[in-house]
Amino acid sequence: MLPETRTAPLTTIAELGQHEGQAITLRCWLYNLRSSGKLLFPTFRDGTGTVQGIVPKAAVPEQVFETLKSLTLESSLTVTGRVRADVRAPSGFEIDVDDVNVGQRIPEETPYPIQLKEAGVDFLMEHRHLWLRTPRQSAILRVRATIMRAAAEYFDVHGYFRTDPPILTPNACEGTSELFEMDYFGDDKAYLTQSGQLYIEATAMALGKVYSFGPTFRAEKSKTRRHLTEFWMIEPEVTYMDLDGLMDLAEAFLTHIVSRVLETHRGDLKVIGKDVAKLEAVVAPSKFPRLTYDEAHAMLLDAHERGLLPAAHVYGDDFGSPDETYISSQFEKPVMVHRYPAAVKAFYMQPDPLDATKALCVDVLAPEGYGEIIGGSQRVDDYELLKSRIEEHDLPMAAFQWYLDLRKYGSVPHSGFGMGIERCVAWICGLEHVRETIPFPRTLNRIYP
RNA sequence: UCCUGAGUAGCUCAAUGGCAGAGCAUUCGGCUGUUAACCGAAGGGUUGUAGGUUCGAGUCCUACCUCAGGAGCCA
Repeated sequence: MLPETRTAPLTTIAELGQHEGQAITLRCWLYNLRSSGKLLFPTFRDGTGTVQGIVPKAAVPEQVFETLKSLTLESSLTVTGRVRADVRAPSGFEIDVDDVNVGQRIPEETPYPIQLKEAGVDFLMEHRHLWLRTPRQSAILRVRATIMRAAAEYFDVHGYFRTDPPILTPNACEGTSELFEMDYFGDDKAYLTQSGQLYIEATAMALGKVYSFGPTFRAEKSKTRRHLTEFWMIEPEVTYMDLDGLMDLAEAFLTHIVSRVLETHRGDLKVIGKDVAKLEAVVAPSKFPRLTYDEAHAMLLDAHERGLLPAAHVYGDDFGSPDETYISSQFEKPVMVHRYPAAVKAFYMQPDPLDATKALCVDVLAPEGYGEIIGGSQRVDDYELLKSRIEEHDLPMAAFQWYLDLRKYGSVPHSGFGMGIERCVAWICGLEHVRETIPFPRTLNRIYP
């Protein structure tokens, strides 16, 4: 079945350091090929990294040299050779190639479309299925995988039960966002979920501490570097937790994720071009800054007076993107802004007992202008208040009967938040655009490939 | 939905209203330490689409299409 006849132990490029001086086998692709007369410098990639091989014409059989010399980029092959440390190599190691076995050779007539040189966004997105193979994109996906694992891991080890809400829903969860609508057996409409929050409030009442982790859909025609129409969200929901407890949770949660990334992805972060010091500052032993909405508002007014913001923030309004960018740029750590005016927030948020015009909510703004990565709140737990909120927001009461039931039968204070995975990945990796944070991004103008 | 910008070779981009060009990629040749290698040569075009102005349009005008950046909204 497999084409090669192995003569040396199989390993990966990431683990070459454990095989210095030894003969090894790599299953890989030809990433690049340079030559200097009777010397070939093929670069191999295998999904864990890249490494350069050296092939002197005099050191290998004629057939091996000629095969590699005329091999096309991204052709698949198996390489046997010896690992040698070399200061000239970016990764510290090179392969003295002994033999190669080509799996599939790409014909010259249909060369691999993605070049090592620069390419435009449209072209790369059109070839996303191949773009993923480049070192930078591969590194991002590896970091994403760790972020997702660390996020779930945090809740798993702290006694949370994963309870996944439905993806097909009968109505808008929050009554605000544009939803993707679909026919549901003729008589009914179904909508793709924009949040599992309302459902996990129910599972929290059953299990205490729960979380959900899955895809989320927004049909808003947002066209910015921060938006996808399909993205992944992880949402904890906890009974008997107030807003302060929720902020503590968000802080511990984010610190865990960043710590895990720093543990195992320093090489990837270097490939991506992220300044690791900025992540180390996040996990340094001090608290995340916490600002009330009023304090953040004052900060924005001051910035406007000093000419740092073009528009003066209007008290009572939500913060715009430039506002969030400014606030977050003032801190090295994620900043938590809490107690927004209730009027600009969702109907289910508990009013602040000290000021009923404010909601017990928190937005966590990532550093470096990445904007809101977490939004959460303490939920309304009083039946009558929630009912009147639903009426005030012109939401269909019938659709929310089950949600009201949660306040009818043994209601307790509870809180939760949602974190968008892609914005978190964009922040941790230092990316310009969330479209690079997910294997196949869905955006306003793109659903291919 | 609104504002702004861009569509020219497979890719990245040039081209006063006057012969359609370069680099990379591909092919051929050269080079024993290259790092997006380099040097020489060849092939490669319905200039997004449809109209219009002009002796002449890649270039000017109109409409449309596609994409990008931003706003609003959001994670």
